[in-house]
This record gives sequence, C-alpha cells and structure tokens, in this order.
Amino acid sequence: MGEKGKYYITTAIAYTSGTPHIGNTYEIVLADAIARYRRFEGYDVYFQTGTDEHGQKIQEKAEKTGVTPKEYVDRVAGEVKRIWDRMNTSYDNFVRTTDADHERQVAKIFRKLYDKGDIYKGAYEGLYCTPCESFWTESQLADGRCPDCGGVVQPAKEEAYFFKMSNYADRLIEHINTHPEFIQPVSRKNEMMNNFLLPGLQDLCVSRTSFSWGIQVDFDPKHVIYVWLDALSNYITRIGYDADGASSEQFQKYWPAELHLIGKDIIRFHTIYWPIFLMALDLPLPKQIFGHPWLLQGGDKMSKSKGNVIYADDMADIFGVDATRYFVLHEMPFDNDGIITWELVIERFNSDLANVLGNLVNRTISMSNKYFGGIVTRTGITEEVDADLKAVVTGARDRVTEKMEQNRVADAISEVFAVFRRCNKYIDETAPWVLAKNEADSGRLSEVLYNLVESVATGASLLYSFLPETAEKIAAQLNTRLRTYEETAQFGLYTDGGRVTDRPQILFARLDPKEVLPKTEAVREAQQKAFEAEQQAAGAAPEEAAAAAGPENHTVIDIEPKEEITYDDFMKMQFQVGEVIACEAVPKSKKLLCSQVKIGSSVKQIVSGIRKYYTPEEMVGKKVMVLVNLKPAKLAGVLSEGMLLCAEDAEGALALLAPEKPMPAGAEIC
RNA sequence: CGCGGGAUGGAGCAGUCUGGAAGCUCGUCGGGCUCAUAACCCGAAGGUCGCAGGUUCAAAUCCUGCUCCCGCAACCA
Repeated sequence: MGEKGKYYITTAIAYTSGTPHIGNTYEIVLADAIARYRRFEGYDVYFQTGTDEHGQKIQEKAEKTGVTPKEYVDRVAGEVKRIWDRMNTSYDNFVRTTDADHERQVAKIFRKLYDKGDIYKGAYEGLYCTPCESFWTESQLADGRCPDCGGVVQPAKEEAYFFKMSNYADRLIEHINTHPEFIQPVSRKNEMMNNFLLPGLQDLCVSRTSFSWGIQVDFDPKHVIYVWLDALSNYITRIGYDADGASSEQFQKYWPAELHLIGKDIIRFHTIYWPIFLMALDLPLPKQIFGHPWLLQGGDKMSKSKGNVIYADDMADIFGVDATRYFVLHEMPFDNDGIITWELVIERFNSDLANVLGNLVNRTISMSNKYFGGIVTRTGITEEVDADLKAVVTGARDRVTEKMEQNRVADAISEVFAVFRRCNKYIDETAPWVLAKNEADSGRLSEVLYNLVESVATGASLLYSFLPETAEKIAAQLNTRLRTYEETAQFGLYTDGGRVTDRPQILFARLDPKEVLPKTEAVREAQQKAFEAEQQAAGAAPEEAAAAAGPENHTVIDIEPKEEITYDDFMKMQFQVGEVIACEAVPKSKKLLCSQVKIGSSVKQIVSGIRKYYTPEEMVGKKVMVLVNLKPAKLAGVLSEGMLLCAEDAEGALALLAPEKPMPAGAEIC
C-alpha cells in the first residue's frame, strides 16, 4: 500500500436537515468507487465523509419537532452513517461538524483570519428584506426593491463580520487559469469565472446573529460563524489541522486533498470561497474539485409530496446493495443529470447484472462441473480465438484506469463489463458443448474452460472497486482470490488444477417487472403516507395535506382529519366575499397571480398560487371567497393580504370557491 | 432582457471543446445455439443529430436568430 503516494478524497458533508435520498447516496458511492480503485492501484488513500450539522434551518427543524438541535442532528447523523455503512462504503473517517475538536479549530481559524485582517468587523448598513432575511446594497436593488423577491426593503443595520474576498480574488483567478484540472467538469469552470470571479467578488459575510445553532465567535459570542466557513473547514480540521501551527502528522501527510467530490449545486462554495479561505490560511489548495451531476426521477426533481423520492434503503431492500451501487454508478453520466426510474433500474439489473454477469459466472461454473467435475486444468491447447479474449481481458485494467483518471466512473464500470461480454462471446465462439461431444477434444475443452475461469476471475478483480460484495462472491465460487492491480494485466494465474464450487449460487436472479413494480408502488404509497403524517405533525395547512393524500381517488378524497376546534377558534377567522377587480401574473414567479380584490369598500392585494389554473383575464370579475384577517405576508416579494379559498383535487388542481348565488363584495361568510 | 443546462433512431445516453463517413446500452424484428438465470451469440430495421439562416470543399460539431423543455433563485397564504 502506498507506493504510488497518498490520495486524500472527500465527499461533501451531508446537510442534516433530512434523510439523504439516492441522489445524496450517489455521491458517497461514487467517492467509494474512486477510493477503492485508488487503493487497488496502490495509493495510500484517506477517504473522508460526514455531516454538516449547524445552521438556521436545522435549528428551526429541531424546534418544529420539539427536540434540541443536538438531539436532532444526532438522530440524522446516525441515519446518514447507517446508510453509508449499508452501502458498503469504505470511508476512513466520518466527520461531524458538532465534533468538539472541529468546533474548537473552526473558532481558532476564525480568530486567526480576524487577527490577520482578512476578516473585519463591519455592519450591514443597508436595505434589509425581511422575508428573504437578506441585506442588499443600493446597486443590487432592482427598481428600488429586493432583487430576489421584489419586495420592499427597509434601511437596517446589523453588526457582522466580513471576509475580504477581494484580497485573494486575483490569485484565485490566476490559479484557476493555470490549473485547468482544478474545476471539473470544465463547463463548471467557465460558469464560475463568468458569473462570480470576473465581475468582482463581494466581501462575504461570515457571521450571523439571527440564530444561535453554530460555532460561536469566541471573542464575540453574540456571533455564530457562517455555516459554510464551518462546514468547509472539516476537510482540514478532522485530519488534524491546527490554526496555531501544531498540525498533526496526518495533516502534513494528506493535505492538500487530491479530490473534493461535491454536487454541482455547491461548486461555488468549493471553487471560490474554500480556496480563498485556504489562501488566507497559507495552505495549499486541493488538487481537484469535481462537481458531479444529479440523479433525477424520471426527469422530475424528487419530491416527497409526489412520493417519488428514491431512497437507497428502498432500493437496497428490493435489489440488494451491489445492484444499487451498480445502478447509481453506471447510470450517472459525466456532466449531465442522470435519470432514475424503477423501470430503468429493473432493466439494468436484468440485462447487465443477471444476464451478462450472473449468467456468465453460472454457466462457466456449471460447465466446469459438468465436464470435468469442477476441476479446471490448463492444457495449453490454444486456438486463434483465444488471443483476442486474452487481449481484451489483460488490457481491461488499463482501459478502466484511463477512465478512472478522468473520474469517468460510469465509463470505467462499462469497461469492466466489456470483459464479461467478451467472455460470453468466447463461449459462443468455442462452443464447449460441441467439444464435449468428442473425447478427442477434451484437452481443448479443458483449456477453454480454464481461459473462462481465469477471465472471470480477472473481471471480478476489476469489479471489486465498484461492486465489492459481488466480486468477492465470484472469487469464492471460483475458489480463487481477487487479483492485485499488477496481476490483473496478466493471464494464467488461476491455479492449474484448481476446483470451482460444485454448488454455484445465483448472483442476481432475474426480476420480473410485474412482481417488482407493485413493491415500488408500495414504497411510493408508504412515502406519501409518511409525508402526510409529517405535515400533519408539523401543523400543515389543509391544502398541503390534501395534496399529499395522493392522486389515487377519482371521485372521493380523504384527507387526514385535523384536531377538533371550538366555535371560538372558527370565529377567529373572518371570511368575506371579494370581487377581483384586477389581476396580473407576478413577474418573478411561475405559479403566482396577484389579484386586487374588492372587499366592501376596501381593496386588498392577494397573491395566490393558481397561475396554472387561471389566467389573469379570467380572474377579473370573479366573486371569490376570501380569508381576510390572515396576517399579511410576502410571496415572491409581493405583499399578500389574505387568501383566496380553493378546493384542491388529488392531482393538486385548484378550483376557486364562489358563492352559489350572487352576493355583493364584502358579504360575510359565516 | 435574473443565472445556467439541455434538445441525437421507440427508451436512456456518448460524440460537440480540437469540423471530415452518426456510435453505445436497452427495446423491436430475423437467424444461430443449448452450457446457463427463456439466459448467450450473430444479423437487420429504425435518425433531415429541435427549427431557420450563415461560414466552409466539408457542420451533430463553428457563427447568428428562433422554438420547446429543465434546473437554480423566489414561491403554492
């Protein structure tokens, strides 16, 4: 181990706001495949993953569930770790940002940067948008309004710490330009340059006072350190970085990282802020940051309310761990998003795992048993067809390595399977069952089977990084061991006269979609139920509960009953008939319509998410039912002073409620 | 004019940077074979490479314009 040097690989640490789905799981499996392959090649690998556990969102989530933030993240982190373990990932270290030594180091890093002058205390003196919880400068405003939501901003001032990004921007641009491999895939590099670096970096606010769940600034305890500064630091703190210069040997050895594997959504943090923080700490930059694409469910984003979130657990329950690994590794393209559907998973399972691989192993072993009682003997009686088989098998390692060098894991695994496909073809070319009919061909038959067993053993060895369990099973059935990196380029290592198992196990039993799809459907339904219950527990609005009930019934919809309320509770709400006198689409939104609703002698502005079902034109003149004493709020920055009542069907389609007989605007509904 | 990505035979993708005979896996159809998990092997059909212009001896690939999808940001009161 280690003769090729060290290799430090990390995944992004998972944000503990909820259970990771298959898309998150993809990242750890991808990293695991890379880590295992590097070990296989002979690198001294250190593979780190973990959880990101601070921040406002988590504080809120915990409050909602009625537990402390720590209890909340303990639970989620345990869950994340369990899934990572179940997926058979070989990480060396699982970091939690609530680990004491991490927290201590981050506080020290913050202080160091402050002492150095890269972080300075300032104030947001600017225009604050309450719904967005964001400050904006004069120049950022759009028509004097919040550029994000279009809402009204008010002058406000809040003390905060800032990081002087501009101190390092030029150095970073230089580094990116002179290190083309730094950001992968390259399309992302241009994106970062054009959007953030070249227009000029704003100083980054690196503290918060609006919540407390985070690492305190030790010399100014009202402030909590910005989660990204906190989270990114995990890459150095947990391998022993010390801001006071007492960094561990481990840190000296492994930093800088060879690869940060992250989702494409957080590329900006890793390719701009993180390198700049490192420069400020006088540390070398990671060699490469790879922003992998996402898995999308049938082209849609996964959403719990649709019940189409695919969890690694569910997939592993139905298909097994290695099949799950195979799917995410194989189906994920290099720089576009991949698609995952249960149908596709079944297809891949049957065609690749069951047919090409499983069946190959099975037929190879069966023939050995049938013709030679399981004994595999090398006779040296070769024919021309053998040469191509051997070339494909012994050359596979370099082809796989070439793909892995580029982090093209999906292509690499395809190269491994090319070996198995070639073996199937070889069987057809040599037709062992024909040789078996003639005693004179026995020697040749024996050689053919030896070549097959040998090829399968090599293929299994190359497969190990991707499907470790399967590779080991194959080796066990062939009664051999997995080959080393060097050995996979050789042919003929299988023990002459060795014996394969006499009881071959089916590696992957073919699946019948008719049997599997009902299971996946059950998973989907269970998920919707769970979502519904969760919403219920969180006190969701009836509309949401109805939406979560699912598109099952055509004529009747049952929604979760809510707690009984008193007449007084009901009387707190004021409903009136309103007349829509004007209506327009909210410019920055897709779903919202903004209506001016006449209620009695006043006019209220109400925003509703009904654009999909009503045009602004047809809204005008409608008499609608309005909840008028709802606390005003901003939607997409537009003030909404009430709520239009709608009925919602199982598909989520909406219909406005209207009085059954003509009523004047302002009439009370009681 | 918010930012970004995409459109390639029935499905999912590669190829586009660095123009030069349109490729892979699955499905379909036909054939072969029987050791094996109705698996394996061979062959075929099927594409005006989103639309319209332009550059070029040559365009999926470069340029311009357009259409349609999707993601991000904000949002279902």
